[in-house]
Amino acid sequence: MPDLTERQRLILAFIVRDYIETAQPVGSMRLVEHYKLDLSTATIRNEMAALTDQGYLRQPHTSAGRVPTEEGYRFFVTHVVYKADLSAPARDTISHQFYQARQDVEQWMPLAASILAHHSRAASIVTAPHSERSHYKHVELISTQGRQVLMVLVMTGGEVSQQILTLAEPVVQERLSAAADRLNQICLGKNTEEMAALPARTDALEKDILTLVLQDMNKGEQRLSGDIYLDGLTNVLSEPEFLESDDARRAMHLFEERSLLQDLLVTNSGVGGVQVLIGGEGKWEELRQCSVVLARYGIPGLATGVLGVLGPMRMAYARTIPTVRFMADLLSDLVSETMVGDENE
Amino acid sequence: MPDLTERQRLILAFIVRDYIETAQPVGSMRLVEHYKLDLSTATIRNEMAALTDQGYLRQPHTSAGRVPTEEGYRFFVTHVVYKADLSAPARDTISHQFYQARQDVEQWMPLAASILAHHSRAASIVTAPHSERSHYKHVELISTQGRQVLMVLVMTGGEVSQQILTLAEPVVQERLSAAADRLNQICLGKNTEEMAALPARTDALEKDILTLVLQDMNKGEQRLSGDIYLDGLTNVLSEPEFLESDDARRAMHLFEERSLLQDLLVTNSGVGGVQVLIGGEGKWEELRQCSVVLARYGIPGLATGVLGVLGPMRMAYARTIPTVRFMADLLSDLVSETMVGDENE
DNA sequence: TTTAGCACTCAACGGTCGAGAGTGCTAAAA
DNA sequence: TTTTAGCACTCTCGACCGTTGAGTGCTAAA
Repeated sequence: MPDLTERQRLILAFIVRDYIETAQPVGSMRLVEHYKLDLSTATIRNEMAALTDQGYLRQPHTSAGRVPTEEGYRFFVTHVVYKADLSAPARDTISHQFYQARQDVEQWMPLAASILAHHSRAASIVTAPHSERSHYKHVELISTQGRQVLMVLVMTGGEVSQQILTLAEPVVQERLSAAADRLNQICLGKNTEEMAALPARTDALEKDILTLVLQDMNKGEQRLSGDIYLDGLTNVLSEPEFLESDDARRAMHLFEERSLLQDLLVTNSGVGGVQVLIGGEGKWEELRQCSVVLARYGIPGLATGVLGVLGPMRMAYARTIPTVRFMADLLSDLVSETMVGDENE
Repeated sequence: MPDLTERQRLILAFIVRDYIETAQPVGSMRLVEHYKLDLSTATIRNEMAALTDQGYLRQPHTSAGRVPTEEGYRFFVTHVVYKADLSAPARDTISHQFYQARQDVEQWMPLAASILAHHSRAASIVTAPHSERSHYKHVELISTQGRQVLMVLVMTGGEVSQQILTLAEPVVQERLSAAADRLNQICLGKNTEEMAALPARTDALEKDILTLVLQDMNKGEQRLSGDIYLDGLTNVLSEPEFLESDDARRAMHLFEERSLLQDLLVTNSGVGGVQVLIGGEGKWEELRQCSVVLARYGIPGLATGVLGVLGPMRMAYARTIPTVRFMADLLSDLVSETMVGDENE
């Protein structure tokens, strides 16, 4: 495929860059003037014709300039901007913003989404880190009304889940606390398998609660990802390509239909690499006009999450890809700092 | 203001209804045919002229039908649909959907948002119930790495908050657990004032943690509302009035800028009533084309939240208002069931 | 291999025109 | 006094131009 001459690559890169910036088809004239090429427009036209033949460019209509095809964007991403690093000032800004909220665990994910959205000027997606294997830390039982009990379950690593239990008969707070205490002693640090292997409890209340705890932990493990945080949806809506068509609406729909979003996120495999989906890659009809930049972060096997950016195909890859990579590293560090305790239990 | 004849009220109601349904200006002809009025088009025209003079209707242009003004919608809302009840089947559907997820506390708010969005076919907003006064239930300290400690704080009522603490020096898990145990004994059921009045702890670690717990509880009390859940944003985007203009984008922006959303939500005062903001009521520039139906739910003084719907001014009030009212009652019940335990502590 | 020159194509813009919808007014009918 | 038929009037909307200008592809010369 890279049967492109050096000059063709250069021209292609210029065209993609210019189109990303202006959203206007770029013509031979503009290219020569703007990028000070030492060639005539006619020569450029010949090269552009060649690039069009090879599928990297297309013309919206006969007398218009050229626009990159998906293939064109793909070339740009893989050969031009993929390995670029984020600029030092940008790195500092992001680190700083993040450092501010270091304490406040509940703000990590929304903040990550917000930063991503702002720096990429597109919509962002972040899933909370999710472990395939949870270890019991603590359960709290809070009597509310009659047979209703609120259960708060904390895992090592700090995930918290809440549930309402309905018991067979009313139980006073004292008995609940006592039952919770005993379970906390027995189960501390155990995973679901180890807990399932525990000898059955003699006390009926404890037995019931243990069953429910196990159920809850299993449900958590079976989910594919943590909670999903979104931000910057309006950034996408204001892009010119979405002004008239309803493609934006369809892309937004993907965001609201969490099950679809799940699908999209699980395609992204290993920690470390940044994956770029251009125009839905044939698989995602709703994303025909969009591109998605995704990365997985965290510690494989222990706890990972996904973060990424969704924008028009004409998105600023040169800024977005390094930002996504940097944010993934940042969150990976955060996860490893928070999770290390797990192994020592 | 209601210097309107019975017939004028009827005609106004028909026009609002028709316009809500079709999004087309409604003319005298259509009115007579569609609603089988025993009058000629000329009579209707006279009445419509009167309604226009009084500010309830307007004409997009000379040769078009009439469209309700904000005043027109307001009349419709207060005099026609305000006290309407939700149909029994709709009530059953919603109750049923809610019952399915009764156990899963974390699903309550997203589910409420989703149900609201679906039934009103517009965008929904739900805030988690929020107490002005939190009572301590339990703290959990989880050592992670070096001087970093993850604190999980549970209030009676089941609110959970997480924070990362950085201690002056590394502390082993055993000491952390012991400190947490002691604090749990001392603070159980106390509110911030009572905890602040406690004699200072001799142990430095316990003292530090108590300070941080208090900080966290205060921060929680000072917030104006709980977490905000949104759904159905695409419903609004697909309304015809937003096809071309960028008013939709501006309304969406309000949704993303949480601080603006807060402003909007706190205007809503007491539990029980449904409040309808039409066209931003002069206060909300971004909502000039939109209407918002809001209600506060919960137990005043103990824990309340807000839920509502945002849609085009042309929204289906007749369905939306009863739905919002019903959902508010439903969530109020839920809160009172979960929170009753508080008073007994 | 590059470039100047030129004919060609096509979207975009602006103006005109007729059709149709819906009105307001007037004068007659109830 | 209220309702209605009749009619002239206004304004949007879509269709149908011709013009303009950007940008091309091709050809033949440098």
